Amino acid sequence: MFNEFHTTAEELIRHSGGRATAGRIGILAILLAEQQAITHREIEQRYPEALQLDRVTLYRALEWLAGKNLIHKVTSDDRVWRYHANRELHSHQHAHFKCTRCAQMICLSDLPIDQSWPLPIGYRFQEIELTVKGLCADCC
Amino acid sequence: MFNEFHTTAEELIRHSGGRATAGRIGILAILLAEQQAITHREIEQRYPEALQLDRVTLYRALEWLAGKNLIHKVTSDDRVWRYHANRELHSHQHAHFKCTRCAQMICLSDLPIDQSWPLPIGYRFQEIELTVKGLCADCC
DNA sequence: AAATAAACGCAACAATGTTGCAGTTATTGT
DNA sequence: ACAATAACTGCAACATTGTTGCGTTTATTT
Ligand SMILES: [Mn+2]
Ligand SMILES: [Mn+2]
Ligand SMILES: [Zn+2]
Ligand SMILES: [Zn+2]
Repeated sequence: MFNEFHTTAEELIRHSGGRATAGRIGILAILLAEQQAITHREIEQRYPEALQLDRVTLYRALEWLAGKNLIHKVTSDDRVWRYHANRELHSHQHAHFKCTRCAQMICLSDLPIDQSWPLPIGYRFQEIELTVKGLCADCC
Repeated sequence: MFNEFHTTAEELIRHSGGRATAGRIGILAILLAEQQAITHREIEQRYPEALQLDRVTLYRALEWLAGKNLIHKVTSDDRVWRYHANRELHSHQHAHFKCTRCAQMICLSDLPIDQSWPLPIGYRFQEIELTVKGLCADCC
């Protein structure tokens, strides 16, 4: 469980000025190793049983990592947050794809969408949230 | 509580080939009277206390109405479904706006977005879900 | 090694939605 | 108008996801 991702994770966390605890490092390492956005539950399953990690601690660590911009969380129609490591390659604003069959969720390319979406008078734009739904390659 | 919306609601329900129960009619009337998409809780509050309506029945009625395409439900980052009557004027695919301060949610115009979003090889497009976030006129 | 703020683990709670089942009711046919 | 019946309802119990309070532990600094 001590691979390249662990090392990177620890570096990133220390660089963010927070305590480098086993939980945070392990969690971020899991997210760095994953290409999809995964749920709290899925992170729990990937986390080695030997080292135990309370679910509340996991929730709090994810919140902390998101606050430090090391990960981002994605909303979904199944009422479950999914988390994904922030990579250089995708900007803050990007679309996501969700498979309607297996629920896998991946990040798509940056949003080529005009930031000034036509809103009613008096409304102020902040951000766009876009999810494309369909079938993934496995489920097609 | 017997206004124009009630009459319309009952007609729509009968036309859909389901039982015209007090609950369904009342619920649809509430949604027809509303311009925003509102939550289960908000519908409950608007429903006259005198006529009582169980929360489970409300959930089931909403599911039924959505299945009959008389209303649509919208996902949100607060893990709460919001419901809105289907009007002729907006197509099946349209964007929504959600105020990040008061959580009000309105329907925006039809999606001028290319239905063929660039997906990885082997992926199949089904639909797009787009929410613009910002401040509504009241909260600006 | 000691001091200390930060993080953790546990238990209890909250919010939203679902399921099973017995009882009720809207509709249909007579 | 009345009876038959499938559709609908109400209740209780449950499931899932996430949050809060608080006493204990730990990573970091001195
Ligand atoms: Mn992403
Ligand atoms: Mn809408
Ligand atoms: Zn899939
Ligand atoms: Zn607002």
